[in-house]
Amino acid sequence: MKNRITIQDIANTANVSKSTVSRVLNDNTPVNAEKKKAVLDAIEKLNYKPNVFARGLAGGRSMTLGVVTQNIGSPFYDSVTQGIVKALAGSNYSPIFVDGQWDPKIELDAIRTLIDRSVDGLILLGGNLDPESLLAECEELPMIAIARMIPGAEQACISIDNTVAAYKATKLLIESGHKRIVHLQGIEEHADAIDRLQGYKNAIKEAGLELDPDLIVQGNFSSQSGVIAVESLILRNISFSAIFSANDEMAFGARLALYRRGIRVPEEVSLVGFDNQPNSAFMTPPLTTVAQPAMEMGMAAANAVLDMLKGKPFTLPQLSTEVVVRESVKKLF
Amino acid sequence: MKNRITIQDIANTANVSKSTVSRVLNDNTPVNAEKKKAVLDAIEKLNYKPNVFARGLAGGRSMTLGVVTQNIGSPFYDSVTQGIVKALAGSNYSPIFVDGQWDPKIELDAIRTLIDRSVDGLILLGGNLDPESLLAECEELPMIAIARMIPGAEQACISIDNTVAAYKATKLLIESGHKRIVHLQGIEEHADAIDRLQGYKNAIKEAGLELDPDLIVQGNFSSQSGVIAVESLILRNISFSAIFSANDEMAFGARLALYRRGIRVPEEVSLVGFDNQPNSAFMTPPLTTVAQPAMEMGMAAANAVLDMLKGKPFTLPQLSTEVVVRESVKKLF
DNA sequence: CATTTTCATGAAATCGGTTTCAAGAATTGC
DNA sequence: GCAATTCTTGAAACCGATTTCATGAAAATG
Repeated sequence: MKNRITIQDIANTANVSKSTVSRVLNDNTPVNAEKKKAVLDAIEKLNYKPNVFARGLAGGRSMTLGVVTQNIGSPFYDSVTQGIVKALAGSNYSPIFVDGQWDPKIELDAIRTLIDRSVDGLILLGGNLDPESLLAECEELPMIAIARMIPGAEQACISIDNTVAAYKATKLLIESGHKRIVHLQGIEEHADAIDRLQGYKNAIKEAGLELDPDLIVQGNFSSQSGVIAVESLILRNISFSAIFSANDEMAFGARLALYRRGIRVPEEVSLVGFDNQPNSAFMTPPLTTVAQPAMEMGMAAANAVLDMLKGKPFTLPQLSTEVVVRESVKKLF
Repeated sequence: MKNRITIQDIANTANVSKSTVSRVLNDNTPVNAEKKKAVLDAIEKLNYKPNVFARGLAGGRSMTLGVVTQNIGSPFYDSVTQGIVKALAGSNYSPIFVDGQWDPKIELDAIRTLIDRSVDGLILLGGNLDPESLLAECEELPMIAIARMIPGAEQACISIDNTVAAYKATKLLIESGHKRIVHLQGIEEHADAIDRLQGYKNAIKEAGLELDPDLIVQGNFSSQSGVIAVESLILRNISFSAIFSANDEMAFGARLALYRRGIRVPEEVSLVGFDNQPNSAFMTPPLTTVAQPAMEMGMAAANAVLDMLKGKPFTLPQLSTEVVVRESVKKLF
């Protein structure tokens, strides 16, 4: 705040010019070894920290990464966020978060706020702003999207294959002998929800089972919608022996609805979720679910942006899902 | 980034000087109404956005608030964070997050990172850096601490009274006829954990019940520690009819341990948590717990800092806790 | 050894705002 | 009606870095 050490102070104590100090700082031009040492010593001694604003103004770099989240507070997105923070901790970059609330208008505002703040890179976490507007805003800004596919920028998207993940989960139930498997669908327009539904359908069809539309019930990813879905199933007298929920939250809701009706899990109804959020291991019974490497996704995204910033080619790791088997599925034979 | 509109462009199209534009922008000096309009029109027309760095450099303000979190990923802290983001959304300030990981060393680093970035204000979320170092770092920076009491800066701390909240929770169990009530303690050195333990003790003593040290078992706020705690209780053959857990997470763990042993909740053991995290309403049975107004706390803190920044006196609302009664407690008579 | 090329370094311009200062215009007071 | 005061406004200094450019020294070349 007040009387901060500036680059000039360093220059004075090291007996060199500001320019030289700047060169040492950025390590982009050769500097005589002795002077370099003198500068580094002075920096150490005076505990100098470059002024972020002066740097940003002069250099055009802000040392800040913008992160657009959707609805902070959902376990999956929180884990991704944690991964981003973790990966950035070692670097000189700090993340700055803005929430898009799953609303394209707000998301657009959020992105603009970040660009106005001259972020050096962007990480998008979900969201559903249309690709044209999105890419128009970002232009040549280094950008990575997590858990979202952007046509026209596929190479910058890091996400799991929801279709095969859902297929695997459904198949687990089928292989356990279940024939009437309910799917609790996520938000209808949501890409992840669509893909997971598709995976479910693929597995059902492949097994030669009947694809009964009654067994697909619409939810919205919230626990409450899971309760309602199961209630409606019971009220409509639809029989089923297993439920594959598009996320863990809804599975929790389903489990509660079953509990209220005195239907035991997994003895009478088996349950599989999606996300492997921390609490699912402590559901009663512990929930079988498909694990997304959320934190890894966040770290990978952050590292990729960091690489882009350094001009290095970036690689997005191949992230795979895994169904983690716990105790909520019963083998029927 | 490229060819951005500057204050000079506005000055030119409005036929005034840079200074006048700046005055209109900051609204701190009277400006002729016509010119003011001309400037505002030009801003509108050219879609001008002030450069954050130039502003920060010249004015010393960064329009950024630093938030030090501990362990992003815990539901309580996530909600607080959400409140902060929400409250800041309308203002011109953006939050920037750094994680302290409940480690005083890392926390100190985190605060320094933020100060180096010239944040205009600070919000501390938990943490356990010693007050002297903390206050020394922050100096006259507007600061609010959430869920943490800082001796020497009490008026800037926003938190609930954990002791009375825990007292109320324990009392609920006592009034339901429970006599042997276990307390699952949080991290030993953690202020919240200490206060909650105290509240438990107060209620037990007040009711004239025996304060059996065997009934107080050490946990660390994680679900897993809840499992272990209950296991150890059972292994040691300690009898009890109720558990008051210092947070919901541990309550989940406890519930699972009970389930594994075939002990029914609430028929055989009643359970009360603390935090009212979103999932607790979907535990089986839904968990009775004490609600902290987490999001409100975040919003209040952000608004207070905003007020301090404006030079206005700030007020921290009186936040109260409430035990939300669900289905995990059985009346014994 | 003279000449060209390379290299390290400091001076100065620059980034885009805010704020001080001084000057001219407008208002007030006697 | 003239001096004194207040208002509005533009010019210029400043914030603290980066980067271009020029210069003199050192190294390479023939």
